[in-house]
Amino acid sequence: MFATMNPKEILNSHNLKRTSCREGIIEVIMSSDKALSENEIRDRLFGNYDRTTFYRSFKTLVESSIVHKIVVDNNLVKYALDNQVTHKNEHAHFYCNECNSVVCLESVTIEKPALPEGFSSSEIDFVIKGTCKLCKEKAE
Amino acid sequence: MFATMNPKEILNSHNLKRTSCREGIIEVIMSSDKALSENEIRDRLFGNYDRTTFYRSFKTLVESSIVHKIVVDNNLVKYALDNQVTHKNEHAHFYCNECNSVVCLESVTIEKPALPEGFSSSEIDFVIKGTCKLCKEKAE
DNA sequence: AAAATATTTGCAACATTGTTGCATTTGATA
DNA sequence: TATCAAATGCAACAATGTTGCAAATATTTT
Repeated sequence: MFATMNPKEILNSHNLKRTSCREGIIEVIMSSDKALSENEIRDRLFGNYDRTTFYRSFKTLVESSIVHKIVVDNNLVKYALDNQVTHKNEHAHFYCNECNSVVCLESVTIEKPALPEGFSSSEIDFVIKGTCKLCKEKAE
Repeated sequence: MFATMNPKEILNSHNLKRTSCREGIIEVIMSSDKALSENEIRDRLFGNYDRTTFYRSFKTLVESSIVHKIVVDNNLVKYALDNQVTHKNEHAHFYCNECNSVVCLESVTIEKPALPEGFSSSEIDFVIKGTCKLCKEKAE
């Protein structure tokens, strides 16, 4: 879906105004193979935006399912594009304790587990923490 | 392991000083069938403790694996007893969107997924969000 | 192309949470 | 009971979450 679209088109297709902040955020996230934190995105962005604007932009983009939020810890949140072409509906995320990077593990799909009687699920958050390939190689 | 121990014994067995704050926190968590937030624990506690003390107490208890921290969202953290009798090493957690409660799903064990070549995992965070049994029944 | 409108932005302000240093108090131990 | 190491409370500050509102901007209508 998003694979061939640019930020403008993505915003249009969700009936969102094409503001430079939103376009910039999408652009930066698209160009990264890793999930990025709010600060990482700000640093890579051209314009300078108010914290509030950022806050609300993310809220909007998450609500529209353009990006998804990955909560690694209560004080570490990263964002990745919700690319419905490459991303399975439910996929796992990997957090590297060494380099603090987060990647979507497209290959690790999540099967809805059997819940106790009477429970129903709408969303699954799956974060695997450990050491990534690069950091392991460095350690050798 | 903890099932038959009281807070004092738990602290002793971990070589931690038995302070009233720590004992209280463990007591409150033990007496609840749900995971509790810092505020929920404070409200159920007798003594009045400084926020800093609370903060450091939780840190200590988590580091000693007496309680475990469940990060539902970046602004919703709950704590549960790390009862090694009933808790499998890796189990899933359930967050109810309606009543905001969190329970450990002992029955839902997590199988270590096959990671991409070169990755290794040390911890898995698995939070299932949805509607719990009670809230579903209420809705009918 | 300009005006009307609806939305977004930036600012100020404040709440909540995370965190540290340090003096005082407390728990464990000799 | 005295000693010592550790925990607590306080002050202070950083980071993040959140709202209201006036000014700026994007989109729609004329």
